[in-house]
Amino acid sequence: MKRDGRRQAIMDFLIEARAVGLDDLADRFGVSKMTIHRDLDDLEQAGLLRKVRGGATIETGTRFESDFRIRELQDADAKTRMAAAALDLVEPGMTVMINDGSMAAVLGARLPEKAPLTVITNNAAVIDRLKGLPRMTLIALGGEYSAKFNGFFGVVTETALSRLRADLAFISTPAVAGLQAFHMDDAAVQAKRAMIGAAERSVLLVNHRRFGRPALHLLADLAEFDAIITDASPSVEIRDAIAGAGLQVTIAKD
Amino acid sequence: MKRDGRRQAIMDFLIEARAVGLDDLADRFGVSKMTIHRDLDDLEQAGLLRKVRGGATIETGTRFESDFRIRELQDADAKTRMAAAALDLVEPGMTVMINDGSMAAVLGARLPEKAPLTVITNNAAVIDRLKGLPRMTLIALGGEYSAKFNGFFGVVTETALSRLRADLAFISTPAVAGLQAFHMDDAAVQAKRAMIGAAERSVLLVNHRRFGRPALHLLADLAEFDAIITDASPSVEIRDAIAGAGLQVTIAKD
DNA sequence: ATAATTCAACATAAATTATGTTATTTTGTT
DNA sequence: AACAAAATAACATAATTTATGTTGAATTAT
Repeated sequence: MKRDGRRQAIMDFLIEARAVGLDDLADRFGVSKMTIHRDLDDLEQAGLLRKVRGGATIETGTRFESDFRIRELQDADAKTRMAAAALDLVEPGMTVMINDGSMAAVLGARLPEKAPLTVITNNAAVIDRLKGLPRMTLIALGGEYSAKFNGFFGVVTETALSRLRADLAFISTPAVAGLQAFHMDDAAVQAKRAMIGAAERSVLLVNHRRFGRPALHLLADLAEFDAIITDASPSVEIRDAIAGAGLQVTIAKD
Repeated sequence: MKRDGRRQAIMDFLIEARAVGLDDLADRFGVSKMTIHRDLDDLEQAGLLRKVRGGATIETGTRFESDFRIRELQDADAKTRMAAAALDLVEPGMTVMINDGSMAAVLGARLPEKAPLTVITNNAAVIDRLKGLPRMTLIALGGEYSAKFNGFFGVVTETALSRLRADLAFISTPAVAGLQAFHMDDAAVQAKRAMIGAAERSVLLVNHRRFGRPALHLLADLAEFDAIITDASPSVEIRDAIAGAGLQVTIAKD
């Protein structure tokens, strides 16, 4: 196992256990304590954990999600599958909006397959990935940079969106409860809402584990979306509730 | 001499000579032809030159400047000095605007030295460099990405600027003729003008070789700027003309 | 047709990065 | 204050990556 794999594994473990001892990690991976020290230093530097005497912790705090760099590491496979399903809705020549988040970044990275395309986004990862590519028109939304979400937000973003139109908006959400989508950050909600308003059709992307979890701010009713994409079937009750409301959920398979 | 130095030297030579032979380069740098092949392949990939049988060429075309990646390589030393001079005008706590261009990118990279700072920019290189840095508030302007200028332009950019204010705007220009600054691209002119309008004070950055060269679009009268920074003294007539108009030019020295 | 050039594939060298070891400093506990 | 555990710094070595060179086959221009 190489360095990055080990660091990923440290994070995976930490996300579950919330705290871990340094000796324990050195043992588990069969490397010296010094190497673990360096791993933890770098991960702390990246804002992924907090070093404490003898080990490291990750504070989940009141929010059930923290930094975007942690989320990047989670459920990569689910994201890949959902991105593929989302991509099926994109046709060459369209104008598509992509919001913030690592799910959206995975999708953004594959958009060139459907070129020519106009892409409107406040997602820094997507901007980086798409800029300069042939046959792709990239419109960045601007706004104040948020390191937490690796995107741009605020009045600048919303004003820009008020003047733009798209065929399709891909909106990701970390929480769905009942027949509504939620988000923990108000600025992100504003941007997402503005995107929904500026797009002909909107598609919601949500990990199946995020069903049944509310968050602070209401993002939108599920009925506002023209399609909902997830990676696996949510629990029966939730499925029934959604089906009862006449909404269609696409489950992305391999 | 290492790889990057050699490639830089190839570009330097090519910018002068417009064409060069492969054997010639292999000789000059004392490396194999295969290495030169690889250099030229990569430089061509980056859009910096065109490979032809037996060597490479660079077409200057009708415009006196081509792609931003070429400009990046030119006059690095002058840019460093001008950036240092510009930095003297920045105080912690300010809100500063930085426009597109490689000169501005060099300045942008050094802005963290004056943190805390709010930076407003449409320059992709500056955005990349500054995002996520502590004590730096980064406001990206958004707009349509231009690979040619490595920045964001258009109505989105200008609308954003119409709602923002800054203490100081750094504007770079590739051409000054008489007592006016020019630019070859209209979209860039619009963005720069909007920045000047949104800033308390504006500073013009111009390479001394760019005096006496007009370009298609008028950017602004020199009198609109509160300071003009260049890297070396322009010719006597030009200096006299500027001094005669009561304008102050700062020459950035080592 | 042939001579030069390009390209692909592999081998080697150089540089970079990751890891381990040891010694020293810092921190927490008593 | 004294001690033990942990963290850090400095250096050495190992592993990996990147750059370069060599060879030979494929391509191109004349």
